[in-house]
Amino acid sequence: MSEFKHNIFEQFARIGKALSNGNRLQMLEFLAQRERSVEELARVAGLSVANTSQHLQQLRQVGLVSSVKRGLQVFYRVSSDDVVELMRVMRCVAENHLAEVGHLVNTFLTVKDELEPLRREELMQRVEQGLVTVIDVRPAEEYAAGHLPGAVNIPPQELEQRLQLLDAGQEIVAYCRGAHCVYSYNAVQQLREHGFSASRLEDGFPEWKGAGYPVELSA
Amino acid sequence: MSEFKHNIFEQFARIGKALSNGNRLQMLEFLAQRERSVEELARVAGLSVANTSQHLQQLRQVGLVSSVKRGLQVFYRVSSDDVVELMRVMRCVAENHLAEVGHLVNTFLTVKDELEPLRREELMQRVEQGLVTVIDVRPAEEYAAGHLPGAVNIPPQELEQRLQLLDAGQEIVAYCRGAHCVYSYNAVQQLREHGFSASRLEDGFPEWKGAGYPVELSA
DNA sequence: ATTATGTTCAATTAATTACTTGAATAGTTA
DNA sequence: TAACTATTCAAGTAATTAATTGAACATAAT
Repeated sequence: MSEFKHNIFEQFARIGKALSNGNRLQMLEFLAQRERSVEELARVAGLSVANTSQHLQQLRQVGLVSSVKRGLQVFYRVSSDDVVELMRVMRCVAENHLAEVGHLVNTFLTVKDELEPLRREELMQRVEQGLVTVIDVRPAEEYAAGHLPGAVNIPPQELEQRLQLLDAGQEIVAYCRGAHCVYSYNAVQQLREHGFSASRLEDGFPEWKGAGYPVELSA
Repeated sequence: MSEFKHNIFEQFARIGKALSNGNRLQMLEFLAQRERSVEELARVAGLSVANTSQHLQQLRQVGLVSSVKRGLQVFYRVSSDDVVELMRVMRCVAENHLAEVGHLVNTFLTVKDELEPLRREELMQRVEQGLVTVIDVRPAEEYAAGHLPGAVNIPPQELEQRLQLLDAGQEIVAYCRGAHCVYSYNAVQQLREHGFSASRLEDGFPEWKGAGYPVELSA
């Protein structure tokens, strides 16, 4: 095998290596929502700070994340939209080819009377026509860092008490961090149990943004 | 972290693990051209048969390849187009974020007077209008297993002697195994040195097929 | 200057990975 | 049946990886 060929595949493999650890993938999903300091990321990911730092350096070495130092803290973010796209395609392949993923989804993410999730393009149209109420069921700080145009932020634990404020006549679409984030599944189930017409967006905010759809920031 | 969340990222990581080795990625590229027996794959990849077999089993365990036994031999192939798409996106991310890839490309794949490669859609149109001669510079067996409609097969070592048979008045587009396959780069350079107007397709046959464009089989 | 904070580095350990070697298995041919 | 072929399995080795621990470093606050 030629020198070039050997080397180029070794380079591609570096990207694979970076994606070969569950904790790193989870970190990437958190970072795709908004930038985080090492400490914050360690907390949400449930890892030690040193371990988190080392994972982040691996991700940075292959360019999947970038970092900025502000004061005492170092903030990390995904370095571009194609990282989100890579994760999305990987998810897709995993869903199509790993029986275990289907099993996990069926066990933990069941929504009564299965309804197809809404595709991005479809949601965009309905939003423009004012036909839907879009709710963002992520934590407030993630919503603040960017969300779908006109989406209302209702973190999971607040949904119950805010049900009566929702327009019962209009269809509700929920989204969260990504295609396999439990929040939106739970929200849809809860809404349906209360008689709302609710469904999920096919994936989350990072994919929406990455696909070039408009994004809104909190003031 | 919830049980589900932990497990689902571990599953996604299995796909990353499968893609974390240069030899496996090379094997996937070979398999994306056409199915191969273990022995043949071992030969083209320059690995021992036992080692190749083990790599193939890893790929099969996560569903990236599938196998069929015919007689004494076991034939492997990529299990679906989304595997090709995953490789394509990974390549893309590597090219955008790893300086080493750019360096390798510049060192080994330089084509005099850099010309933008042709995008698939563009080539499709020109083919339909009969404006281009498309040449497939892969080995004959790969061409036989599927190629672009109307493409002529000219393996690298035959190009020199078949130059005069090409229409000097028409633009020539070369393609091979993928975006970083040396064959098409070399072919374009060689053609240009002989006064032809030549360029490369942006990537190779697997990506063309995977994107749903028409494919031709040898009789 | 001294102290406190957030991050990274360095050393260690246990687990995993790539590869080799030789044996075992399944299917084919003589 | 026996010999042959292609593939897989099993055992062993060297290298790599994830995670822990505690020290080191940089920056900010006192």
